[in-house]
Amino acid sequence: MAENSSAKKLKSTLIYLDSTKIFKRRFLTLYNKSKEKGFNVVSEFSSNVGIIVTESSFVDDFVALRNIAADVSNLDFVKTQWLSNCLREGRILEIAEENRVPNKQPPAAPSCDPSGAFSEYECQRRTPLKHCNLIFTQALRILERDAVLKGDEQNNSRALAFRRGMCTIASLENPIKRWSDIKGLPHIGKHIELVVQDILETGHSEEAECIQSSVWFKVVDGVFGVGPSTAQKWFNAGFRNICDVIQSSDVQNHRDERLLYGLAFHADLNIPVCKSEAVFWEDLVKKELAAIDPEATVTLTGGFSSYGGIGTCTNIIGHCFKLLRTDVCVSPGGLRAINSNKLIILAAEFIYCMVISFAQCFSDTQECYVFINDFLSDRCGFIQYIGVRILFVEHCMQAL
DNA sequence: CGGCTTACG
DNA sequence: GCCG
DNA sequence: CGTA
Repeated sequence: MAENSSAKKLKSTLIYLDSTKIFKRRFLTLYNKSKEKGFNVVSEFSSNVGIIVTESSFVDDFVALRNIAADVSNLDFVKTQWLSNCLREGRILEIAEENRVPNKQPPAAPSCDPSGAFSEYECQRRTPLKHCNLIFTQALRILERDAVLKGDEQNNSRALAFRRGMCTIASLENPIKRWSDIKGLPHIGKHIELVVQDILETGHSEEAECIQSSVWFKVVDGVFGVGPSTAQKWFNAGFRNICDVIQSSDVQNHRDERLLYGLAFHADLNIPVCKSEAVFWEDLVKKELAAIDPEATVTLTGGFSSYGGIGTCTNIIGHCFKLLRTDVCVSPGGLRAINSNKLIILAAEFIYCMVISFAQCFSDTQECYVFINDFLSDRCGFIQYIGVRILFVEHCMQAL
């Protein structure tokens, strides 16, 4: 069979593992494991080589970088991902198209204009994490939130419009000094003009402050789990502040687990996650994943430091081959909760290695609560074995 | 004046 | 509320 | 119903 013979031919081909553009430790892992498996791998380039495994993004880059004069057009250029797959399977695999390294850099994709100009597509505008017009967007955020909480379709759409306007303003490179700076930009209309003019003249937005100081807004804003419906209920119930709500034994408030969480940790949740806090978790996740798979990648994402950070989570996304994907969501207050000997993690997809790490991290604490998703329930035995006390969310809330 | 995201729990 |  |  043709497939068999090509597989055999592949198996005997000399594989060159390119050491440039690759972390030393990762290179050694790949190289040594390949040797262990009996793969035909070398670390020096020669004319006998048939497959080149490289981290270079393009064949061009490889040739330029290694200053290789030989004709490489007949060689197979593949990503390290291919070698990883082979190691996982314990044999040399067919080279899939997706494993191949492209020859040349494709023509540059349209991207945002560094000058900050507005282009046809809004997804091409700048979206910096921090911007220099917080004073305006924060005021607009209050109008937006107010509209959301009012709830009806009309207000929902108004909220959308405010959101869009905020995005336009957030994309600006320079602080707004006069109205003409933003006049005519996308999603900047009459109402936003009013707000911006007000702030330019007086330093603050009368409308925003009016909303913010209203009893109804003070009660319902910034509570995780509260939307239009709950806001209306609370308003009708006559609550004056969040304490009233928390103290209330109203059964209504004890149904939705999100709301339970929002009330129990109201204070912590309204302090933004800062960069150092996010990095703390990132390092933890990195450490654990690296132990499982040196090829794992960990990416820190999410809203720490943006918009003043209110209500945003920090997401850490890990990829490795043993576990397809790991998401950890650190909610605001996570690290602070640790310091008070109570671990609080509102987790998305969550895996056992993480839990081990958290357990080590808190081995000196008496109580350690981890909130996890249902789908992990089958790991419950294991988690208890490593000494973390797990309470599922619904039970957690009763315990608090 | 009609339209404005969507998937998930 | 802003756009087409 | 509320979140992202």
